[in-house]
Formats: sequence, C-alpha cells, structure tokens
Amino acid sequence: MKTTFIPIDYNYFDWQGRNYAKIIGRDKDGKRICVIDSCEVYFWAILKENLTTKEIEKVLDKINSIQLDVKGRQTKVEKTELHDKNFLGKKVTAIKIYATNYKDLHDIASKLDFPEIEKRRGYDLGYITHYIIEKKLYPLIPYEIEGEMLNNSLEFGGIDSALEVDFCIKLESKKEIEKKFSPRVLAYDIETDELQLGKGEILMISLVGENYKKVLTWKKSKEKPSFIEYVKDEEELLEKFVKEVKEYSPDFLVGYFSDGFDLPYIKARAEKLKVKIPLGLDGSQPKLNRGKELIGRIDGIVHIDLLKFIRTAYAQYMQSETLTLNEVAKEFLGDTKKDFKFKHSSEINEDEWENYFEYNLHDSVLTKQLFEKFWPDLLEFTKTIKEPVFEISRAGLSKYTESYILHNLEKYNEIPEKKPGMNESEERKTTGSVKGAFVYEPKPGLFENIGMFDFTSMHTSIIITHNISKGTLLEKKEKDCIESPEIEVGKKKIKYYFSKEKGFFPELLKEIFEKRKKFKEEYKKNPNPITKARSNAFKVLSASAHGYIGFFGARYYSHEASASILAFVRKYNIETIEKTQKADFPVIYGDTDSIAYLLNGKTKQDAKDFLKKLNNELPGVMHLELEGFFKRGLWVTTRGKTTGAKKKYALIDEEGIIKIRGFETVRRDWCTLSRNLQNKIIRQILNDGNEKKALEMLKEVIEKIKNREVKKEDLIVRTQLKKPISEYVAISPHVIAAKKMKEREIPVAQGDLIEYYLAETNTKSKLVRDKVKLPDETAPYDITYYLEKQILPAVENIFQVFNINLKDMIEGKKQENLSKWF
DNA sequence: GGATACCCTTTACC
DNA sequence: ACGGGTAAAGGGTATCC
Repeated sequence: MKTTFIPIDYNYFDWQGRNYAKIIGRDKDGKRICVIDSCEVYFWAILKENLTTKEIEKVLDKINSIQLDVKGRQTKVEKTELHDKNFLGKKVTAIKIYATNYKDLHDIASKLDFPEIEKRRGYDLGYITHYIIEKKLYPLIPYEIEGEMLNNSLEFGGIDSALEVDFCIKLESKKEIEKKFSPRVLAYDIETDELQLGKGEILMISLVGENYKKVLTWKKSKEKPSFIEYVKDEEELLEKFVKEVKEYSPDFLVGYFSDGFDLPYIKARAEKLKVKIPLGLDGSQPKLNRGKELIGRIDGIVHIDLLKFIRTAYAQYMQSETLTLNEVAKEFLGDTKKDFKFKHSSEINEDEWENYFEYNLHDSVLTKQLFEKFWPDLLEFTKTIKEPVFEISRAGLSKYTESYILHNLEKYNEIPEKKPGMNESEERKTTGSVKGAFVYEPKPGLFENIGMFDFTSMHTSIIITHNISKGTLLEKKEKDCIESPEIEVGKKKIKYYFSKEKGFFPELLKEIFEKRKKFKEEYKKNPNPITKARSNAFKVLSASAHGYIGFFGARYYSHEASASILAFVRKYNIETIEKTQKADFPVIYGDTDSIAYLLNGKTKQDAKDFLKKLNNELPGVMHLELEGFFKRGLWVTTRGKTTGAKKKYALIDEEGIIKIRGFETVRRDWCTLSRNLQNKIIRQILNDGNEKKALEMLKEVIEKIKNREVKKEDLIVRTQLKKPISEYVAISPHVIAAKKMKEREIPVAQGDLIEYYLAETNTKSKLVRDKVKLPDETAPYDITYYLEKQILPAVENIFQVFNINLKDMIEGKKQENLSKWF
C-alpha cells in the first residue's frame, strides 16, 4: 500500500535475532502509523598501511570465521567488504564488517585484536542513529511511502495487533514530499501534597490540548467548574489519566520539568497503589532513565520536558533569570501562573479548591502555549540535526554538534571517530584547560562618541580560515602548512601545525557558516517563526563548534586545535586593537572578539572607511562588522583599585537605547533595591552626561533605607544552591538560609534559588551569615548592611568616575553637608 | 584578636 | 557527563603577628 508519512517517534525491537526500527508517525489524514524497517548493521576495521593483498585476505578470512556466544545468543560475522575510506581526513583501507544484530558489534570489535588492524570504529552510534544514517528516513520530514500492510500478521511476532496504531507498514520505498505537519499536542501538569517524588498523594492532573481542557481530581470543590472531571480516588485518577491520554492520542505529551517531577511522580504513585499506567502504544509503562537527571520515555508518544529544550536551545539568549514556568511564560507569552498559596490539602477549604483547580489548569495552558511557541525551533533543530525529536529536546550543545557531524560524514567518505572511553575522558580532563581569549583593560570614565566593531562568528571563522581540527593537526611542522600563533605552555613557547589540505570538519563548519548567513538573510527578508527558527538553529550550531572541540566528551575533541583557535582569537583581537589605535581611534575596551574606540573628532564615515580597510587585510572568511555607534559609554574601576574593570560597561546609542553589561544591576544575586537604584543611576548619567541628578536619586534611596521605608521584597537576596548543602566547604549566607529552610521543612533542593534578607542581630558576630533571615521572618532589616554592602558597592565606583568619593562623603571628609546621609 | 591573603562560590561576558 | 575560558565580587577561612 501507499500512503504519506511523517516520522515522529523512533524505537527498535529485536525479532529472530535481528534489529528492526519501529517508527511511529502520522499520515496526511492524521492516522497513526507504525513503520517497520531494518537496515544492515556493520562497523569498520581500519587496516594498517602497506599490507600486502595476501595479508589482507588472511585478515578477512580470520574475521569471517568469527563466531560469538553472547549471553547465550549465537552470532557471527555475516560478511565483510574491503573499502577505500577516509578516517580523520586520511585515506585508509578499511574492512566493513556486517553482523546480525547491532548489539553484537561491540563484542565482535573486541575480538579483532589482530596486528593488521589499526583501529575499530563505528560500533558506538546506537541503532537508531545508525538506522537513520543508513536509510535516511529523517524525523519530521514528510514522505510518501510504499510498503506491505501488516494486518493480524504473524510477522514480527504479531506486532501490528499489539500496537495501538491505525496501520502497521513494512517499509519498501519512500520519497520526500512537501506537506505541512501540525502535531497533536497534549500538555499536562500535576499537583501533589509533597514535593518529594511519590511521597504525597496526587490531588489533580490537568490536561490541555486543542479545544480540550480538563482537570481530573478526586477532591471536591463547592462549585464544579466545567473543566473538572471527578473521580473516586487517587487510583481512579491515575486510570482516568491514562484513558484520557489514549483517547486524545497525542504525538507529544508535554510537561514543564516533567522529566524531573510529573512523570516520575505519577509512576511512583502508580507503583505504590499498584495501578497500571500503560501509556505506551505497545501497552508499556513509562520508563525512567536515571542518569545525572531523570528522563521519562513513553513508547510511541514523544514525552517532552520543555524545560530541557529551552535550557539548551534558548537560555543563552533569554532575559529570564530563572527558567521557572512563571518567568519563561512571562517572557515568551506575556502571561503568568495563577496566584495560589500552597497549603497541604487537609488545610484547604471547600471554597479554595476551585482556585487550586484553575491554577493547575493554567499551568498546562501555559505549557501548551510555550510548546507552540517553541515548536518551530524544535522542528528546525530536528530537521537540521536529523536525530529524533525526543533526543533533540533533551540533548546538550555538544550532542547537537556531534549528531550534525555524524549525519553528514558520508559526503566526506569518513568513518566516524569513537566516543572517548572513561580513561580517555579522564586523561582529557587532567590535560588541563587551554589559555582563553584576551580582554583589554578599559580606561575608567564616561566617554562620548564611541564606535564598536566585532568579529562575526570569530572562533568559527578561525577554524574555517585556518583549517583547524583534530584531523588536520600535523605531528610536526611540514614545508607548506598552517602555523598557529605562539602558545605559552609553562615557560616554553610552542606552535601547532595544521595541514593545508581541507579537513572535513572545517569544511562541514563552512557549510554551517554559509547556511547560517543564508538563513539569516532569509529571515530578514521574510521574518516569521519558521525562518527565525531555521536561522537560530544554524546560529547555535555555528557558535558551538569551538566549545565542542574543547569538550572532553567529544568524538572530535582536540586540545591542540582548541589551544590554536584561542591563540588566533588573541592574535586577531590584539592586532585589531593596535591597528585601531594607530589609526587615531583611541581604544577604550575590547573583549575576545570586540573592540570599542573613540571617534576622537572623526566622522562615522571615517570609521566605516577604516573598517573596510581592516576587512581587506583579513584572511579567509574572517570578517569584522560594525556593532554600532554610541553617544556615551561608562566604564568604572574595579572595587578599591584604580584599574579599569573588565566585563562591566554601559552604553547609550543615538536612539537612547541603553545596553548594560556586567554591572550589579544585571546580576541576580544582588537585592532588587540596589539593582534598581544602580540601573536608574546608570541611565540618568548616560542620558545627562553628568552625575548631578543621579546623586539626588542616591540620596533619596539612602533616606528611605534609614527610615525603614524599604519594602522587604526589595531587600531579598537570591542565590542559587548549586550543590547539596552537605558538600559546601564555605558556609556562606545562602547555605545558612538553605539550612534554615530544611529545619523548617520548607522544600529545598539543589538548583533552587534561595531567598533571604539580612537583619539586625544582638550578637557581636561579624559574619553576614548570622544576619540571615528567611523572607517570612519579621526581624527588622539591617540598615548598615544594606547601606554599606548593597547600596554603596553598587554605586560608589560609578560616582568615582566624577571624582566623587562616597566614602569621604560618608565620613564627612569633603562635604560636611552630605555626611548626614549615613 | 585584628588585619590580610587566599579560597570558595556565584554569576556575568563573550 | 553531555560546549569553553576570563573576570568581578562577596564572604568565609587560614595565617600571620
């Protein structure tokens, strides 16, 4: 039969010793289809150089006769072939070794300890990745497929009758087509009495789909809202949840932090109550993978934890300071969670339940809307990287880069490099870090008429221009090669050398780089969520390449390549600074790939002409661009010193748009009071060009603090608990706050933002941690602490730029009339 | 017991 | 375990006299 097909969820099963891909998707009418397909499984044995034909034949014979008994299963090498391949850009002769089952590849590979074999590769991709590479049936790409329909067939052990799908098809052929795909999405959220997984009862579960809103609960409210469906008890709640999900039949079941909370909680309660929750299309229970973090999987339905995708693909470009549903919804939807003050269910009055239900429902509404917002991105990342959407939604940046490489190796006839083993990973970590970029020490002051240049995708352009990678690295200098700038290693200065023959990694990156440019243009011409998402996918991939090379877990890791890239980064930045200085544009700051300078009486056109000149002198794809012109800019000293502070500055452009970097106002671990004051002061100074009005603002705030007129909310300090309480060597204020929370049985976990304020104490202790109070405590705030440790440090080096010494003022040394402030 | 250097920790920039 | 190094800064801790 013939039909259309969008592959969504990928899994595999074994039947009669072989692997079969089981791909769940939809046809054009929304019918749920399972496609079954297989591919040949194999790996590579790379031969040593200069073997004779006879020697090679001998090896082939030895390999062909390999038989294994793996955990009671008999298996053997099915066949072998000799191929001319590339490995890390070098021509090699390799044996393609076919096996019956993918799981056997590793065992067969470990039998190949023959002296003629140099390396064994390609047995560690995972069956699904291997299948997608082999058969090119890509996730979320529409196809027209042909195949044999399985109808109560005994083939594959009767899989078609066991699966809850409309058709089961054994794939014979496929062809890409144009077809828009709108997935069926169901968002869910649970409310419980305890936060610890499975400890308390599940009170309600909300479900939100298209024209579908429900809250399932066994708790009765005074009024029954229309979206409520009552069940008898928690057992029935779980059963009803399964029933509702099955009836809605979603492609994506979406939660927010649902890998870490909702799904494992549901599973834990189901186990405790001995209720079956066969959510999987094959009737299986949700599975939890326990790595560093929990991952929840449901057979045939893609379980998405939106938090994870947002964290990888978007967090670095977001304004939100935390990735809570509330804050992320505020940023992307302009909506927030409903107000509801948590209480144990035993303390909730009959008339409060309705609010709780609405709160629960709205969380799913927000989750559903966020999914829709990020769907174009999830779609484009998946189509670009070619891994199943389940993996894409949870992977990190290194996995994105690596998967993109693996799915593109064929063009270069490349055999994949292997993942590092435990020993190799450890070794890479101990090799130590490489020297990073250069930061120019700024001159503190308020400057006028500033220009800024920066390199476009600097690290990426360097890799492409200088052909840097693991594969192109030479053992020693050759007569016509690329030399890195000098790199200091201890007291010695060394250089690394790279081949001029184009490497597949830099070439592949060039392709990403060019597509990034193309899709950025496309987005500018035709701005919509899809063009934006496509542009963003390539932006992220392009920007991650260097980080990938330096990441210890990467297949294509190279310490030397990473060190060389950074040596070039330093060289280009320093050279640009020198040239700019020489052209009489005094440089005031520069960090990694950027440079800020004074126009110094010259025109913007002069600066643009100079930029053109700089670009003409740059090799390859290296390119400097104009970041912008600014009316004024502020740089301050480091605390207590006269040197300019790096990574801290504020700029105002001609339209009055202000850009603030690094100052306390952008740091979430300072209290709102000082953040807001510093923000206002910086804005005032950038607008006015002097400090007069700003000083008045400071004075007002100081008065407010002294008169205890500041709201507690503005005095709260928020610091993240980055590890378990017991692991802290230094017991800082936020650790004390976390301990206090624990004592009072307020839930506190690694990763939480701990909130506290500093209060006056009777003790003589000078330790700040002894002043720590939780937000709901009533002790009056410590005026001196907030003046001297929050307000003063946030503003004093700003006023220092105008030669106003706030400390002198406080102590009444210079201006008697101002000493009364403190 | 107070000053100070250093370490630990968090958060930012690019 | 799942991108990197550079930097500012506060507060605790160790060490000195």
